[in-house]
Amino acid sequence: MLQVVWFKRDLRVEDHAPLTRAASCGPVLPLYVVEPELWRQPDMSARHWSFIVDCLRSLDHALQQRGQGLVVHRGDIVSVLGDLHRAWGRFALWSHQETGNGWTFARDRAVAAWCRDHAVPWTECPLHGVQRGLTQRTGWSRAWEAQMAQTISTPPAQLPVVVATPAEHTLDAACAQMPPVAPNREQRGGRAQAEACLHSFLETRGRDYHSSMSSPISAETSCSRLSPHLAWGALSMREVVQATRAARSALDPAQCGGHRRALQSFLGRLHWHCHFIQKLESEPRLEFDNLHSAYDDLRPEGHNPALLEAWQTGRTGLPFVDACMRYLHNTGWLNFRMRAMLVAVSSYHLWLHWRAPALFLARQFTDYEPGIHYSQMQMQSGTTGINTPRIYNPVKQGRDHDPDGQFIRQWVPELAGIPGEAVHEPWTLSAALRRRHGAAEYPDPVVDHLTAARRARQQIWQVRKQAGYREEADAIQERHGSRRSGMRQCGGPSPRKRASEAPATQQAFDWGLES
DNA sequence: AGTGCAGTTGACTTT
DNA sequence: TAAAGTCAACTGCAC
Repeated sequence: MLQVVWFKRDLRVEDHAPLTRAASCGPVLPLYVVEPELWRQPDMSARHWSFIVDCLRSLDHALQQRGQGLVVHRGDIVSVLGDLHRAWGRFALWSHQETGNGWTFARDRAVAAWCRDHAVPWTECPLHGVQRGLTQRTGWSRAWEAQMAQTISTPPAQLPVVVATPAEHTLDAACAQMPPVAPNREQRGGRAQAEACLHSFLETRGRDYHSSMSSPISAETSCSRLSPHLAWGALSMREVVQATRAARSALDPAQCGGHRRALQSFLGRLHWHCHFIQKLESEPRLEFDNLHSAYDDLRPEGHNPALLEAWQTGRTGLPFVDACMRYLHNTGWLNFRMRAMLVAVSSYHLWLHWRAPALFLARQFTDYEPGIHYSQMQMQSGTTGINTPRIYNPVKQGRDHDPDGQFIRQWVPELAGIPGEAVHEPWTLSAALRRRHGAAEYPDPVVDHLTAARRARQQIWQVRKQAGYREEADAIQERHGSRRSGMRQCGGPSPRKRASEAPATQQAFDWGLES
């Protein structure tokens, strides 16, 4: 029987359990489907497609080398499956489980229904360390560990030729029908790029990971930059975890202690990556609804389009915020801390509901991963009920992470002529002085950030005092909180810790963040 | 040399 | 990987 392997966000042949298992059952038809309806969703953009095309070319090449190239269809997946069924008769379907947006969730249920109706067995293999059908969080880390420790599955060396790909089902044909992609400074996709990225990070770039990840200047090279490769599956999480552990243990603790700690800290983040995707897997509504209902009437959706526009276009008048936003426009990437700051500004200072900013950022991030994205949007907006609201001061962040203002001057050219400290707060200069420095075109701040932060803080803490708030928050903690932090909350006030007893690693710190 | 004091630092609390 | 506020200990300096 024909084995159809449906590639989605797992665009590789290495450590691809569905491909390996399917190949052991019969002749394989590797399938990718360009779904026009998916590309009409408000969280998808040409930036993603551009990266996916790189991945698909690389995947097609790897498959062709094995004998059977990728077959690309365009259309609704259920119709495509129907066409295949008519052409080939009954087949088996293989894929990875997908923790995607609401649209892909509904589409996968339609696929499951079609498979039932046509007696087509559909095997979905777990992706990353995410667990489907999870009923409780206890033991999650142990299960994640077991997933990561599994042997990496070897791709089949040969795939028997099933079909000479007809011209209308080649990758080039699919590309011709999708919008052209403007070249920019984005990362490129594909297996070779992914592997090079992984090795350069483990060997050299990640040496100062811990100290360099916070500033957008150093983060560009010191962060792993693996996120888009993981998001679209050019690398598996297991491959990255195992390679990192191997690289770490190859380092001499006496000579390379700092480097070892950096890689340990990175491993913590890989664990954390899956932890967040798990939240969306377990509770898909968090793409749309506040996790804690007490925040439902706080920030009406759709109000204040002018502020949304200023934030999206990098014209808030807050220099460091605008620099980060424009950098993101250009590169499709931003380090974690600056993403958090952008969201904090939209949610607290501009008091915008997180939905519209979430869709905008999803389109901007090459590495858009729905589970991480929506969990983070809610966390940084203070709507989860289980995280202390973190209201970033955009000027303080600029001073801390761009002390000389070089990042601001590079990405906000209107401010390039402003000397010294004033670049962080150009509104403190007179209009005449700003004009003399060539900054006449740069907008005044859309809000007074200190006043806005104070107001937001009051409103958020007001909500937290409401009757019944704590009960709902506890229930959310039970469903989604990491057990490590949950234990601490349940155990009553923790004994005061001295600095020397504080968590020694970034990993421990990260987990604390999720409490 | 000890005292007073303004300013700084750091740990901790509150929002 | 929040920020602001509080408080106590500390520091440097003038007298």
